Amino acid sequence: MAHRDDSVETIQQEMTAFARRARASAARMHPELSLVSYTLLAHLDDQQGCRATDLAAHYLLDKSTVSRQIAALEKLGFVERRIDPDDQRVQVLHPTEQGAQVLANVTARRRLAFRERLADWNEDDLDRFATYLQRYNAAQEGQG
Amino acid sequence: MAHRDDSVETIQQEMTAFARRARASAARMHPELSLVSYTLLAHLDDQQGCRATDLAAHYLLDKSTVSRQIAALEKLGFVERRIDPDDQRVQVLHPTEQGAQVLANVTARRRLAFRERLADWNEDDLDRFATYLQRYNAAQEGQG
DNA sequence: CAAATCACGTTGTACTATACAACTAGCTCT
DNA sequence: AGAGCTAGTTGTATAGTACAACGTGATTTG
Repeated sequence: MAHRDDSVETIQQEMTAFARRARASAARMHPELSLVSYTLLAHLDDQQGCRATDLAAHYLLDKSTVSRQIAALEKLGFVERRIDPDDQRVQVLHPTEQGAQVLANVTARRRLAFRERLADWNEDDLDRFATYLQRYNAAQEGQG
Repeated sequence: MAHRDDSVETIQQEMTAFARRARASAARMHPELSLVSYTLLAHLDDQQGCRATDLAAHYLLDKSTVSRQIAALEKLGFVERRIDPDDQRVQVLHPTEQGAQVLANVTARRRLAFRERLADWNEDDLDRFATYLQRYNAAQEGQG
């Protein structure tokens, strides 16, 4: 059991260290799109549009937070709202042309950065690491 | 190369997803000590005391940020300052009794949470995951 | 040695992300 | 038609952060 606990301890420490740095480093890398804006916009792109409520549920954010984030993205011209004709309350959110463009740029740069960081990993290790992360995060869904 | 890129993409997505959630979930789990306060206090404990400047350098934070974090921790009675007799400018920071106690509590609860989340992983997987995270983070040191 | 420079930390100011509560407006169901 | 639910906004407050300006003590240098 000792070894097991050591591994858990390390995982805890490393995940914590990573989380601590992520936001600031994302901000430095992509001043034009914060980590949160990025993930929201990416989700819209990925889902082909969705509601603010869906974003809030998916990212465990308050609806007011999402409302303001979306307002900011709209002001930047990266997101547009389409009122659902069947329910006037609902705004279906979509990336604009420009939003999709910026998203693609940031995504490309992020991918490049990750690729560089992982350049000296062999394929098996990459594959396993990816699988572990998915497994770890999947277990978190729904409760942090 | 296709498979390789898929893995990199997944790693990027999963790390991003994790980072997005970490702060909020830490705050929910440990309202008495934020993720940042926790890591600063843990570093002091681990290093047997250090300077504000060292914390700033290590965590890539502005010195003003560290100054305020430490002021808050001091106000809570979790940290004390000891002026370096050889250099009056320098304050060597240490956890107090109470700070060490709170730190130990939070650490124990964090450890427990991680242990539960990873309960159904076998030892080899845990070990490899821990190693991968260390390797990944080590490559980041010094530049986000 | 005196002046310039550097290092450490604090304070003023501003901004972002966030939550919670109160609210408006639209939908649903009895 | 009225009660209650849902979607989203706005007011208010807080935490974390950066940058710039500053004070003070240490170091270097002309």
